[in-house]
Amino acid sequence: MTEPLAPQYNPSAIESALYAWWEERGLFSPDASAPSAEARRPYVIMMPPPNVTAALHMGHGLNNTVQDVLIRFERMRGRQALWLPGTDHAGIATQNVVERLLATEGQTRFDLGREAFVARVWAHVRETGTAILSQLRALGCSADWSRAYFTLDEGLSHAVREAFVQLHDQGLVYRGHYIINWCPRCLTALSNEEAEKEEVDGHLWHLRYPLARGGGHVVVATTRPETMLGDTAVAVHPEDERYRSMVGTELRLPVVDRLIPVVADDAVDPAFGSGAVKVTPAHDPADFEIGRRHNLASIDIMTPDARISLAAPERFQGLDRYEARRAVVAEFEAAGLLEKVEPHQHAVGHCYRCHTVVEPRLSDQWFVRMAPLARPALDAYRNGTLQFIPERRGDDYAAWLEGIRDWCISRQLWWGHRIPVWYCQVKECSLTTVSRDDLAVCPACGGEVHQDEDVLDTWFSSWLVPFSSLSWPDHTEDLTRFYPGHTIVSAPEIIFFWVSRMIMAGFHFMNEAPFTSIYLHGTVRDTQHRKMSKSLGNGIDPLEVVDRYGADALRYSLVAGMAVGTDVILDPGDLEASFAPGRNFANKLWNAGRFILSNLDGPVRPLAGKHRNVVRRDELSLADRWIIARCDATVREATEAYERFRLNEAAAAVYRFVWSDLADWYIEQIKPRLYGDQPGGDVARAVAIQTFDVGLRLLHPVMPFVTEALWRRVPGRPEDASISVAPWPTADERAADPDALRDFGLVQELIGAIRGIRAEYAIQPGNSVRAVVGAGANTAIRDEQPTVLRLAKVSTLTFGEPAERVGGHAVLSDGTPVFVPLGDTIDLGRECARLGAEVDRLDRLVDSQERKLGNQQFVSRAPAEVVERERDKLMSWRDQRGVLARKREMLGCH
RNA sequence: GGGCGAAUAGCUCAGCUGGUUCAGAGCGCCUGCCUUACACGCAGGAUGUCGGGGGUUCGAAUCCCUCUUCGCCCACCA
Repeated sequence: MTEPLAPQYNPSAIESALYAWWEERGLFSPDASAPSAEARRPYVIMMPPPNVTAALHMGHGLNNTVQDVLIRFERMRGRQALWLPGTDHAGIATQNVVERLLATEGQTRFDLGREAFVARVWAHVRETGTAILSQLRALGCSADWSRAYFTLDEGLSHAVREAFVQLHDQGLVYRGHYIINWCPRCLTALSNEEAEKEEVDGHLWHLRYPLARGGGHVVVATTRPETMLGDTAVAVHPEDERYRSMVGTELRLPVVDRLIPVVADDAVDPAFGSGAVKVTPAHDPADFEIGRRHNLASIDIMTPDARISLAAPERFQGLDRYEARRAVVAEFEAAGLLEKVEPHQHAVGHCYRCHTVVEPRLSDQWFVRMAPLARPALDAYRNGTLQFIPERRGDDYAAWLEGIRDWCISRQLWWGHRIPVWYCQVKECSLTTVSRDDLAVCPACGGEVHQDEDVLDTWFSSWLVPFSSLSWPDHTEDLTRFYPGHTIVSAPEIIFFWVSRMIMAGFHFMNEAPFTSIYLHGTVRDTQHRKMSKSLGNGIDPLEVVDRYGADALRYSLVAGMAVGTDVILDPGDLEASFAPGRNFANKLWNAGRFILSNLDGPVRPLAGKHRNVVRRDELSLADRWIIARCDATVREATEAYERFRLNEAAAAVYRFVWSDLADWYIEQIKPRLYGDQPGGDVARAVAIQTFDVGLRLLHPVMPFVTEALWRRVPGRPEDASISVAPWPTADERAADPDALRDFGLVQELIGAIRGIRAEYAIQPGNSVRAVVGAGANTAIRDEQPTVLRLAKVSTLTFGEPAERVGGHAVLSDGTPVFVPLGDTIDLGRECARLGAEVDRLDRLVDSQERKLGNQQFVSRAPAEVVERERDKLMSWRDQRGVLARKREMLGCH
């Protein structure tokens, strides 16, 4: 730790070593049995488990950065902090990945058979399974890898079975014959949430169905003409006069030549189309209900891969659904039964994994009855137990719960948790057994049993994670200590898949919500506001960014570019533009630290506490007091911002403090003291290192690596101390120092005024000027002369009336005149114009201010405090204007 | 069809409870500087009808209405 620090911060040289050191020390693995002194419960975040085949993308980067900032913040605040990571077996997604791999070998999963295929998937995920967790380490994520789980682990499988059996015993899991969303490519059922509705431009075909007794027809409209092959009725509204006489009669279904009844049903909207609806119970959920009410037959005209089945006329059999659509329409047209075709926009479900258009399909599936589970989850929201950030997301949550439908949990896949249900193969017995343990024989008759072929929806294991990852149903110390957690960090599109369901499972199985704060961040998009995605090729690889700019730069850029609930826009074509600010800031910290550390000599005097060598208040210069006050204000601002999940504001507050205040002003101003030109070097060192230390700690949640690297080098630190468990800075009433803020502000103004004049008249940087300020100048300016001399490149600063008149003039906000003599070199016209513009600006301010204060309404209605402030402003502007106007007269400007 | 959000500098965005950051930050741009922490830097500078229109108010980027344009979520009118 004593090697000299390079002038340029090189993240890749230190990040991985620091991370390894953190992990070795177990800093992120809280001990469930350790006595916890603090009254508050531990702070727990469940990491959204990435898919086992996933590679880190920017969405993970954002999601996990937010979580890491929060967990590091709370850890430093002294709470036991557990961030529990895991990976998800991701049923469909993973099965698809491996199927694609097989396809490159010219094979399908059916060639391998179930057992060999599952073995193949296991082999694959054993390779890819923890890759993403290592990638998260590169981001600096302080998760507890020792507790990492996989949703197909033995423990979690145990929990899944327990949950299934309990729900079944409570009558909340049932098997039923219903219309579900079916993906004809993945060959499985999907839940409603997994069928993504998308607006598509389609058509509305108006078809004529002739009356069976002859003499006319009924027109029905459909967006899927091919389904007419399975029609078993036409429905009309019972009150619809147009069709009243027809109800109970029969129509001759064209193409298939079948007689179907006209039925009356309330579900029909008489105002839409012709007011008559074709009814296909096997292929439409609404039609299915109508069919049930009227005892209609269901004719399944499609195979699992969405081809026309044997139930349809032979000439259609085997046709793809879209080919069949064309063929059906063609026959209607040929028969003169196609009334018209209209363009029609409607929402069509797409498989969320392969984007194939889903087909409503009638089949036997397992469902969870959701209404009873939703009730406590909804109550918790209404009574304020759950806090959504941003708040409006709570409305989405509540609306979804209010309209909740039963959850189809069976999937016709091979990769996942097999449904724990066994069917007795003995005809006379045929017992169905739901069991926690594998069944060898029928418990009733001892006959052969066969396990349900299907697996469970991936999300059925995910929704248990807040307690299954802590060994539930076993009552371990982990479960007792770390359930419930506090915050979940997710993307809005995951609310229904995961967040709401975890809350429901939490209430149902644990009697308590698994977390109370729900932080929903935005989406990472490119500059055209398109979601970053592999298919669009507009993604940014977070690891490449880490490689080039460091994890801290990546994290800072993500955090700084994101207000609560807004998207993060990054430019894939210009990484520099997106990540340079973070890189630059890391480098700034590095160099500020380098400077401060290299100037320390000997022990640092403490700023507070009962020490013999404590820095006394009367030893502090104005600048010392000022930076201490700014530091204190920053502690308040940043802490509050973190608490309110306003991470961008926390980052901005520390950025301002470190860069603008500490580096640009304080460090520059104490240089003479450090170099021995001025007394008080020991105080300056003490103030610099201790305020810098506070800055490092405030920033550590966002930029863990560079802050750790610097913090560890502060002399007197124990070898094994880590900033990640250093105490969070506390604000101190006594440090708030409004006088220092005001007075040093004037010094800054003075320096700015002189610099402005120097720049205006192109004074060579090497040349010093003289400066004269009004005799009545704030005493702070006298006291801080060395600062002014140095930072404004002034050789002498005098007080009183200047002997000369020609030069640059300015005025401070308290009315103090400033004069920089520039001799004959100055262009008088230029100075007159410069001052004139300034006087004009003040004129306008004074004018509007006078109008405001002349307004009786304002004076009487606005709070006295506000009026007082406005009066002060007016006086100050008048003073400034007066001073400058006199200068103009003196110079003979017109 | 219902609900929600956004529009502020060339770009990406802050601006919370109307008046103490009130018109801001970073990037980019212009000028001058390799000043012994940092050129990934320092100093100075330019750039805005706060999307349009109405309203409430003593006072509006901020609250209300409306229009326009984008975006998101939900939805069994076939």
